Formats: sequence, C-alpha cells, structure tokens
Amino acid sequence: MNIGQAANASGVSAKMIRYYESIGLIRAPLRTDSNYRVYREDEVHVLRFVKRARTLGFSVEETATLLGLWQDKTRASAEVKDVATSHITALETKIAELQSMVKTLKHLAHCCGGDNRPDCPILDDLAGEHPISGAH
Amino acid sequence: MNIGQAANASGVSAKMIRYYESIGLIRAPLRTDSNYRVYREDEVHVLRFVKRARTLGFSVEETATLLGLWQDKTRASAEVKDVATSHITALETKIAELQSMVKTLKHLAHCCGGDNRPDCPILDDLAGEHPISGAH
DNA sequence: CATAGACCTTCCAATCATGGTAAGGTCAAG
DNA sequence: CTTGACCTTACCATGATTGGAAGGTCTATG
Repeated sequence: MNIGQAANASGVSAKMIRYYESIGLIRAPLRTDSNYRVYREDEVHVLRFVKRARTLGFSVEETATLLGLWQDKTRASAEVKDVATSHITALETKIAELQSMVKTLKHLAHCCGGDNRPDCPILDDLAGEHPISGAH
Repeated sequence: MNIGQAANASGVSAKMIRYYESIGLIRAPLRTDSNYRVYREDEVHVLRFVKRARTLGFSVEETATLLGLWQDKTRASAEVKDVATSHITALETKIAELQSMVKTLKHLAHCCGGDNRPDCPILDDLAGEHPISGAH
C-alpha cells in the first residue's frame, strides 16, 4: 500500500502523513526499491487513530501522548482520562469565550437598524464612543 | 506619544502595532527626527477600535472592512450588520463543532474507569476498535 | 516499445496572528 | 557621561496544513 492508498484508507492526506512522519508522530515506514513509502495495515490503523484524535480536537502533541499510551499495554486508564479531561476543559473554555463574543455581537446587531442610514451601534461600540454592552 | 505609550493606551502591543502598519491595516504615523513613530489621539482611537474588533473575534481582514466602514461617513448600517451577522454565524458554527467534540469526549471519559487498569474505552474509541459513540 | 498521465519523491514557501531575539540607535535621569 | 529604558529594523518560531516546483516511477494504452 503506497502513501496515496494509505491516505484514502485513513482519511489523513498524503501531505500530512509525510508531515507526521517528519515530526516523529508516526514511524517511518519501509520503502520500495524505488523509494516509495509502503504502509501495512497496522500502520494505517495508527493513521486512523491519529485522524480520530485530531478530529476530536486533540493537538498533535496530545495525540502523540495518546498514541504512546495506546501502544503501552501496561498504562493505567487514569492517564488517558487525564489527557481527555484536561482537553475537555480547554474546549469548554474556548466555547465560553466564543459564546461571550456571540452574545455581545448579537446584542449589537439587535440594536443596529441594518438600514440605509449611517448610524450604526456596532461601529459605535467598536469605536468605544457609546459603549452599549460587553465593553471592557 | 511614542509606540510604547500608544500600546499602553490602546491595549495593542507595540509589536502588533508595527505589524498592523506593515500589512496596511493602519496608516503609518509621522516620525520624529530620530525615526520614532509618533501617535496622535485619533490614531490611538483607531488602535482601540482594532483591539475591540479583534477581541470580538473578527479577523484582521474583517477588522479592515469594519475600519473602512467606520471611516466612511456615508456607509449604510446594513453593510456593517452583514459583516457582524456573518461573523456571528461563523462563531456559532465553531461553537457547535467544539460542543460536539466535548459531547463525544465526555461520553468516553464517563465510560472510562480512570483507574489503574489498562482497559480504556477512550483509546478503544480512538483506535476504532469498539466504537462507543460519536464515531464516524 | 513508447508515451501519457497518475502516481511518487524532496524541498521550499505561504498561511494567520503573535511572540521572541539580536544588533544597533536614542533619550532622560542621575 | 553613564545607565537603563526606550526605540528602530530584520529575522526566526509557533501549529497545522496546503501549495507548488522539479524530478523520478509505475501502469495502461496505442
């Protein structure tokens, strides 16, 4: 299986497979005589693992940790749970930030006529001239 | 007012002020004989506008648009509202994605003993071996 | 067998917004 | 006059990903 097929089978682009190899996230596979990378089924399995972890928002570094734990048959599940829960916390912090932005913007947009007149509470808020809400 | 004072007064770091100038978001200010940038009050006002827009999650490009609209005394507020509402939509999309990640992770973490045993539903899910939830 | 085109290889660059650092010039207080 | 806090420009790094160029290889068809 060459890199294009591994990419199709795993959902990780060939470009990214090479990148993950270059930064040491995954191991370099064997090569053919003509220097093509050759992937075995278990290597594709690793790629799928990486893909899923990235989809769940784990950073490449966190993914590396999880991969290590996955391959360590003696690990305690507590270690994995720790990585997951701190990631959940980070995600929730980010969500709260975005929600706060949305709240402020919705308020501003609600106050804005959205018509042909140049009067605009949104710009006024950005300019800090007539702070309506959420200003700090 | 030199760049450090303008940075303090606006909340935009001196580094970023120079960057915004280099990409054309803000205009180059006058210089002293010794080549120091000098900021007037209205230029600091622009910086504060930029800071607030960035805080609300607008990209630099969107901020440039808003800045243009702010300085265009003849603009219709509808244009501004459009920028704001499409930004709100983008933020909400992002929030939904993050919430979906959190939901999956919480389910996995809930199923995980978090003890000393090597058994771990989180890793099993990542590996795609025993898809529990949210797998796709 | 030759050739086209779909692969593969490496290397380099760009993205976005920000921080850092180094080497040098300037200014104000002591 | 020196010290230290500022300023200047010019690079480099981040994180994850995409893009391209220049060249080698494989496969199917004429």
